[in-house]
Amino acid sequence: MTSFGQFIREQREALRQDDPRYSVRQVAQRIGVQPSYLSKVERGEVAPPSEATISKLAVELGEDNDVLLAMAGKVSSDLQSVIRKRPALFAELIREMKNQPDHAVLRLVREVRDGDW
Amino acid sequence: MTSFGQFIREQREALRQDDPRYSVRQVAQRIGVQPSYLSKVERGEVAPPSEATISKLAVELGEDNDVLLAMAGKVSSDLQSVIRKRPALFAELIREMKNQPDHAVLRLVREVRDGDW
DNA sequence: ACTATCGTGTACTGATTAGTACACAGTACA
DNA sequence: TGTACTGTGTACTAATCAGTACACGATAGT
Repeated sequence: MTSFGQFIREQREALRQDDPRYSVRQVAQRIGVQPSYLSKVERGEVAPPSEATISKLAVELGEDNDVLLAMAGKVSSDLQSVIRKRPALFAELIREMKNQPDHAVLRLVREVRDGDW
Repeated sequence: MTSFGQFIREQREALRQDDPRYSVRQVAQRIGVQPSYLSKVERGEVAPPSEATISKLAVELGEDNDVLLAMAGKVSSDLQSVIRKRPALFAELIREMKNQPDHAVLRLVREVRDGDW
């Protein structure tokens, strides 16, 4: 079970191999937090940051925002707002898809996207 | 735009027509909060309650939990945990379905449920 | 008429969230 | 050899969340 902090640290240090601009200090500065705070986050000494800060980290490290948020125990607020607009419908959809394998869900997405169903 | 509090009050008072057990006091007691607090919630004097309290209210008033949570600006934590387990997949699914009309989404749910697709 | 129940006003509260500010010792490199 | 940058420890904080506790005057049922 690799935690949020661990994952961030690994990604950042990987990027640092070929670019010294990925130090704790410089990344912290670019995403707008104190270096000591980012350090604590990476070591899991404090809980994961807010959604806004995680999103900046995702951009900075080139990671998927939804995946990073999930690791932090969160769901992006724009997905939540989609659900909140039609709660009964999306609750049913999600509970149904919960038990479907990835490929089945993906097939549905593609069919809908291509409109040929 | 009927707010969470307003809606709760209307539902409760409707039930009260034929059952005096649906007073602010007695409902508050059954769901485990102070009557003054429920009163404030219904009048919108304070923010909507926690997810746990909303769920008890839903049971008490015979309303849909997901709908009530949505009115309170929340998404149920069990839906969130479904998403968090496969964040990339469900993010894609939800963003795709966002622009589909209700009947289209419902059709998909039925097809998957019946397994004939 | 009385008393049990009603809704609500006022004043607090403990826990959690999401960080900041600053100092310090270690390291790299020019 | 020094100076610029590194990661991290310590101490604090403002804001928000989710309510409680108690009192009050109004109202309804018998």
